[in-house]
Amino acid sequence: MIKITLPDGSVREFDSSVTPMDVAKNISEGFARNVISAKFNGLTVETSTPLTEDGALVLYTWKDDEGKKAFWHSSAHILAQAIVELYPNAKLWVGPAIENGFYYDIDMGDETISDKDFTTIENKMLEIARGKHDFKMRSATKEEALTYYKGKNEYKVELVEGFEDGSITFCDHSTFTDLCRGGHIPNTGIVKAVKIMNVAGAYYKGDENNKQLTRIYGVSFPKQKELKEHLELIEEAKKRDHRKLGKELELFTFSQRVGQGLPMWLPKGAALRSELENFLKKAQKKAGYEMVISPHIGQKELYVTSGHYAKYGEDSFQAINTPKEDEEFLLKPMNCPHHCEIFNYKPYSYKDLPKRYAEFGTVYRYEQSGELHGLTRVRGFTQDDAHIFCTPDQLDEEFKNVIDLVMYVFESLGFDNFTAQVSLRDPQKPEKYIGSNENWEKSETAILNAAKEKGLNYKVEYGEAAFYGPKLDFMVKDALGRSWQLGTIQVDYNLPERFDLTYKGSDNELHRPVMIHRAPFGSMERFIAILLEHTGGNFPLWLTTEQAILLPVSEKYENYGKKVLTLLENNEIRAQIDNRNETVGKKIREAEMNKIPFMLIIGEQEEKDGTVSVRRHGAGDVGTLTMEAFAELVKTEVKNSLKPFNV
RNA sequence: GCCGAUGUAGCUCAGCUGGCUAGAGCAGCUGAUUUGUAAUCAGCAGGUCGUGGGUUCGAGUCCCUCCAUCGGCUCCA
Repeated sequence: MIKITLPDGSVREFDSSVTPMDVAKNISEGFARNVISAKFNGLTVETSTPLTEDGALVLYTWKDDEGKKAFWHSSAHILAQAIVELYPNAKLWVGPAIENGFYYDIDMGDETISDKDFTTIENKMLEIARGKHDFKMRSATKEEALTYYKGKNEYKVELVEGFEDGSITFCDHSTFTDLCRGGHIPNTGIVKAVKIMNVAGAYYKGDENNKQLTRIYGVSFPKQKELKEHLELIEEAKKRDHRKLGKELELFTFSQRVGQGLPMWLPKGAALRSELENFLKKAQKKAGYEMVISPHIGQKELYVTSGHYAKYGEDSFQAINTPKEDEEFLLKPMNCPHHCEIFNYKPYSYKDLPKRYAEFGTVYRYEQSGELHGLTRVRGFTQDDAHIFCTPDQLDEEFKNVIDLVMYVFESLGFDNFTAQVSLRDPQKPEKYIGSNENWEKSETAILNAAKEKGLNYKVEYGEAAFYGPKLDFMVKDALGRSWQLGTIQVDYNLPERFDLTYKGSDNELHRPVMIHRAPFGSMERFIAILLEHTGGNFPLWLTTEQAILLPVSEKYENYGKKVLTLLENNEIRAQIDNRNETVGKKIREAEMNKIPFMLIIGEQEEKDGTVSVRRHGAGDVGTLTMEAFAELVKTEVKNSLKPFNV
């Protein structure tokens, strides 16, 4: 007899070699029908794996993340079988479950797969699924595995060679066999709906020097209806795409003539951007920052000194021509070296520190063409940059203050769904980084301590640090669930050394300051892009550039409109008037599509009473108010939605 | 940069397997209408079909080059 402990704490006794599915059936037949995967003592097992000892068992259904993982991992097997049957020369690499589905990386040999082939693949997969083939795990020796793949699939051979003998397992279903760790649904029949989403190239082992394999992305569901809903959700998300909204709301544009990845801000977008800048400037002033301005180019030597040239010289806009042949300039790819030189303009004492230099600095980077993406990845962008130069014992305090500022920015704009990521060195690749181990350790400790003390819920990622120091990054997802880095805070002991930055200490000796790089938005471009996707273009009232629009019923009320407009302007409410010779219905429709929060209809009655008829975006008619009462309403709402930054 | 796809008026799209002067709605312009909570009516104008080349009697449609865009990979100071 063995004792199986369930998640609710209850313990049930079974004969030895009971399977998770037996336990599920013991709980209830109905529940068992939904169980698709299991974990025993923390390890993923098949629902058919005999349990031979006491332990804790968790059973998963489609509703659990673990259940979905098993479902999609199993679907990847079905995809692989379909591919091998349709393309006998295809060589499989690996096929994991991902956040929304699964993929399989395959060397297709001379064949290519394009979206025209998707239906054929889907039908093949469904045919396999309908066969209700059981997924069966089996152990194999290293030699057996090698014999199986040798001469047939060099990728799997390499994979097997990396494994320890005794730990190798295969999974069989139908006529198909794949090397696999396990974690499947009971049989293929549970998969009722599949969709191949797209194909892409993916470098073998993620290294661009290797051959590019074909990656086929798919998603599958236990019900056709769920697939339909999933696809509808994606369609909905596409409506919030910042590129679409940016065009519709006339915020920004690109031009082939100007060049790839070089956004141009239209009047409405520029107004929005400067509102955001003012918001941050206000908070930064309170936090003791001083604004500086630096030029858009710098001599090559500047970046050689900083170390950026060696690392990113090739990815910069280089060789700005001058009449002199031996002069070489770079278009500024970052602001730090300039700010170091600003710090260097006069000797400082420890009493002057910290110095906090802030700049909305526009920088240019030659990003790979395939990497460009709307406003989130561009070649010219403006960082809300600042560099804090402080003494080593001020570092912790300063770092924590920056976290407060970033949190204030995120809160004010409604980004409550961010991920904090501590980005550290890749211990395997020390050649990627500059500076002494000692300084790196100091920096990494400082960041981890600050993050802990501030109670941030963070995860640690190795290999994500900048080449000069570790970072605390704030990641936010776009409409389609892709993660983007917005805010970033970085500790740097290296640039102060390279630029020989010093201050006079209380001991009358020269000391090296520590530098914090930080950008709460990250860049204006990316921040506004993600903000657009999160709000769907409905910006917070305090931020939106047109808070209200006056819609006179006819031209007769133009004068009254001007009177209302003046009152609103005096109350610092941003409003416009639509005096066109159009019907009210049409003016309302356009104002709604432009996502203007308040529409104020004025006609005979309003003029007589000194009122405005208020319509709220998305909510319809909300009644009539005196113009003063309306101004008060807006002011109160702005005040409530934007709290001041308290240092 | 690499893999795959796309590119028709300012915008959203139609144009079947190559065949008359390339269509529609919205936006624009002109005129009428002076309007009460998501599109007033009529008329007009607007495109060397992303670029350059090729195949063909004939190319928006087929092939190649380049450019741009989209989905991934790699990269992201």
